[in-house]
Amino acid sequence: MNEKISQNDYLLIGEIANRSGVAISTLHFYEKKGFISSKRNSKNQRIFKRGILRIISLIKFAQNLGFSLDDINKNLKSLKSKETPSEKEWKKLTKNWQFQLDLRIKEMQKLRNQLDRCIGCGCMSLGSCPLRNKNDKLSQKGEGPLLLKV
Amino acid sequence: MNEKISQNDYLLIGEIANRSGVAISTLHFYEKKGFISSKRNSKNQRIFKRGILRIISLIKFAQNLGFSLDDINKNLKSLKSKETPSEKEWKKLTKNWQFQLDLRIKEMQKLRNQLDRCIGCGCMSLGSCPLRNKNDKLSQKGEGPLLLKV
DNA sequence: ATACAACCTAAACTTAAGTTGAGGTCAAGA
DNA sequence: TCTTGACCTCAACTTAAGTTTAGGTTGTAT
Repeated sequence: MNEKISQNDYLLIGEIANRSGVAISTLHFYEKKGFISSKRNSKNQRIFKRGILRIISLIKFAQNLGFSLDDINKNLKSLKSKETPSEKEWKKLTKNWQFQLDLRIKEMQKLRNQLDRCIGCGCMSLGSCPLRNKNDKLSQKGEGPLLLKV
Repeated sequence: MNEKISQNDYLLIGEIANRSGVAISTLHFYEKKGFISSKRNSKNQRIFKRGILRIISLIKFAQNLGFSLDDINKNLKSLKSKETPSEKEWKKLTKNWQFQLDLRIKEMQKLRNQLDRCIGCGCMSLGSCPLRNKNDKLSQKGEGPLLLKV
């Protein structure tokens, strides 16, 4: 129905939603927050460049890694300035993600090991049990809470 | 000041807060939610059994592992029935935590590996990039969102 | 002519895990 | 006596990441 516009490098929001699997209301929300942007056609409908699909993919992937939208947006800004991320910037981004993931995996393994040492001890008494040791708290990493899908 | 009561196996909320590092308002909140319980003294002040400190430790530790309070509460119910968790129950709990942690670590490593394979490819095109593959999404694990401190 | 689909807006609602604020009691100390 | 500290209650507020609702437009199909 709106094939002409769609073929013409621009996509309506319904198509973006279908192709990306992200709800229209979410796209509205992302736009309001400045994570994505659009122009309007003569009917005041949002029209998106095809490249927006890659941006949405990036957002969803980084969310799966546990990054907050605000974190993601900071990373995204450098990418969005160019139409297509340069290989250099893409590498920077993925390297950063890897680093964050590695950190998180290490923290998890640390907890895992503590749990191992503590099994059966039934301790958890304040101050003495390593599980309660402040230095072992993930919260000490100072990066604020992240929403992780598990 | 309230030393007599405190020495007497019961602690006032301020002491619990100090010893556990958990804010009084949070303890109120936990009580309202049924995660912990208390009696009252003649001044209508909450008095907590000393063992509550272990419960709070458990809650905070499990939160660090990424469990939601509701999840934790389910696990806690079996422990709270007894005054002191039996070794058997404690083992069950820690084994469960280990299992969950192992799962999460595996998922993270999977993402990490995907990132490795994708570095420099600049793909992320829908359908083709493994990062976008539905089967690889953590969200497919169907355990709902968890709040992780990182 | 009228229904229907696809879009639009603005505002309110949702959940989790608390925090903040306003107002009140009680006992001890200066 | 008056203040101060430690406690109490209840309600409203906070943040993140959306979702839901209610009402409005436009274009096509029957």
